[in-house]
Amino acid sequence: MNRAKTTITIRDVAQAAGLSVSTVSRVLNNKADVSPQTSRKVRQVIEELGYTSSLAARSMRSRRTNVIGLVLTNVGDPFSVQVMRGINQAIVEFGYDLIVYTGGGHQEQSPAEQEQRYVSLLDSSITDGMIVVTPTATTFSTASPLVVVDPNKENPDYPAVIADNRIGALQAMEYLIGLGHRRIGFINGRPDLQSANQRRQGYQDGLRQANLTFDPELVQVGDYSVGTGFTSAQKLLQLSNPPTAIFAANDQSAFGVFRAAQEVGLSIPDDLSVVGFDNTPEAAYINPTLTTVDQSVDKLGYAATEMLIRLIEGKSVAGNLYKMPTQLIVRASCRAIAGRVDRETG
Amino acid sequence: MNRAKTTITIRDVAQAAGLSVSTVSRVLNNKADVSPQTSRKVRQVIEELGYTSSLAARSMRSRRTNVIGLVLTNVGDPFSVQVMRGINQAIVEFGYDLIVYTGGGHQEQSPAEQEQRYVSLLDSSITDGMIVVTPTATTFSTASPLVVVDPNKENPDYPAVIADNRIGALQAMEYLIGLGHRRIGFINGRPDLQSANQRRQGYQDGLRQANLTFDPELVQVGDYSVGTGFTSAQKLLQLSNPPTAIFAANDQSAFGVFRAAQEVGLSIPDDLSVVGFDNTPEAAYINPTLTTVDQSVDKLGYAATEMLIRLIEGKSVAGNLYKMPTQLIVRASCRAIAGRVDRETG
DNA sequence: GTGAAAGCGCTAACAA
DNA sequence: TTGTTAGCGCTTTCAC
Repeated sequence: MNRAKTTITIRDVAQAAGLSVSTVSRVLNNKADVSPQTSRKVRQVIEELGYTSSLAARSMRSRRTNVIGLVLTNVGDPFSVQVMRGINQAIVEFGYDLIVYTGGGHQEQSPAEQEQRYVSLLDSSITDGMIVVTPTATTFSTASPLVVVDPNKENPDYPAVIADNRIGALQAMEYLIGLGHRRIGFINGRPDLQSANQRRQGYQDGLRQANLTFDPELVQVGDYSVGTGFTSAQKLLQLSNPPTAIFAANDQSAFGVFRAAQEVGLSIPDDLSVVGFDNTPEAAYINPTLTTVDQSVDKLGYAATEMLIRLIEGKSVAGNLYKMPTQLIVRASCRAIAGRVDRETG
Repeated sequence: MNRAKTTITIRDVAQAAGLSVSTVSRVLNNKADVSPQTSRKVRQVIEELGYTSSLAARSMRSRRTNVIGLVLTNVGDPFSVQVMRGINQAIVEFGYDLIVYTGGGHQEQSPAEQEQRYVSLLDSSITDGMIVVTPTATTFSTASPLVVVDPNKENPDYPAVIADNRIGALQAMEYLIGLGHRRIGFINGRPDLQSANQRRQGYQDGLRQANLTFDPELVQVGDYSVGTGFTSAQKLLQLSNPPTAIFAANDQSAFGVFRAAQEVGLSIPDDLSVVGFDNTPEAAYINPTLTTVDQSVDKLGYAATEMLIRLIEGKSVAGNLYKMPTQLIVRASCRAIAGRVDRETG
């Protein structure tokens, strides 16, 4: 494995082995009709020369590259990173390679345009199929399979993987209501994503189920970021009749709530209960630890990869939508409301 | 932006515009000698057809792709992710695109082999240059520029970006010793990396500077992971004369120490002081918050990208090694040793 | 200012 | 079993 001054090609290998280029190619692709000696000879030369086939040339010629593409607009987001980890695990198991295209190449483009550009760029150029996470774009130009993680509400036509968000949100609401909370604030996620709408639906269903009236002033529209979580919480806490609990549509927003509470000297969970969604690693670290809805984000990535590979290999997928079950993870960010007895705590 | 059934090529554009393929190519590459009308016409057709040039074909023909490759063996590692964020920021600013090659495509290969495979795969196929983070491999076969973040001790010949680890470790040691600690355990990082060795050097220098004797039983060899941090801490805490403080070579190891302490009912910082290294986002979240040495991990990525781009563009780089200054971030995981008054040596 | 033609490294017919 | 040939989509001489 020495440093080559110049790229060595399949031709160099063929020459060194005294064979034709096509024979070397056959060995490379494990074709059946190559004699063992030839094969051995070729492999040896490849080893000696430190040859690796050019992805560009390979993918230009044949449709299969054994590479899966991942388009990620926001690397800063723990959700995306966690999805990526799940995907990574899957590609290891299935013997694929992964190329991640991370956003931001061209500032003048909108996120949607960037996504579309990346998809076009990777599509059939280099990858056998791709996964797009929480897309802003609603359509993509691609000939190869594409799977979406947490789809936009406008693109239900692509095969997708999503958590059972409504149920998850309902679990969170039942928990808070069970603790005696009646005024529960809600910080919505990116309204263009299905997940956000489903969580909001779960919030409303939770209220209805407990015969609580829906108060629009308790709902703030965020975008799944710490920043909007912070400002939304500020607004909620400044209400003349502020909520005793806040259900944030994801952990990032919940962290924003933590910050807002700290700023006005409110203690969590004593003065304010908080529930998040996602169960990102940070949720278990933060102080107090965050009660949140687990949606197995890495499994989301894993499932998307599995689905995509089936598609690539021409197999059928059971339904166009994979729904991941959710589970409430109770930690330390909530408390039964003061002056209330519900199941008698402490 | 509709879904194309089949990939549209430069030929389709040429045909639709009633021009030759080469003219379209010229427009694509902003060549000078194209008439404004022609250029406008071509761009319009491109827009209409939703054409994107094939990365594969483009990179096969010309050396420049405007894409930077990143090889990341361990996506699970917050350090790597943070480096990636810094790189991402840089590529946005400099107008490049980023492709991340994340490890694990082939289980039968060692990490080093995988790294080498990825480098060869991306090199000159697709990218103009690449960045490798905490490599296990010591040499790479590539014709295009390559920059290493946190180099292996065996490959100082590649341009690299690294923190001033010895100084950073020294800062941590001075702090602990200032708090009165005399028996300070050390959990080493991956011994094949320069960073780990430099931190260990700082540990020893810190002891020497305070006239403390170096006790080999206080040093455990880890690999920068939570797991070895945990087992190393267990060993240290089981010593007949256990340390009152542990300096872990990175935050991940420190988190392992937290877990080990919790398991034996030791309270941090009351019973045991802990210092980490890296200042990953989790360090600010964990309870108690972790005192750690900041090495601006994202800036490490940013600096590596800057360096690489200079190399790609044929400019010179000032020295082959960029050293990032470090800074101790004091949080809540350390305490002055009980019954002791600071500055007293006894 | 534009087109024709060659060729980047590779795979896949088709021959031999 | 192996070699020959064409061509993937693109850029780049070299003509015109």
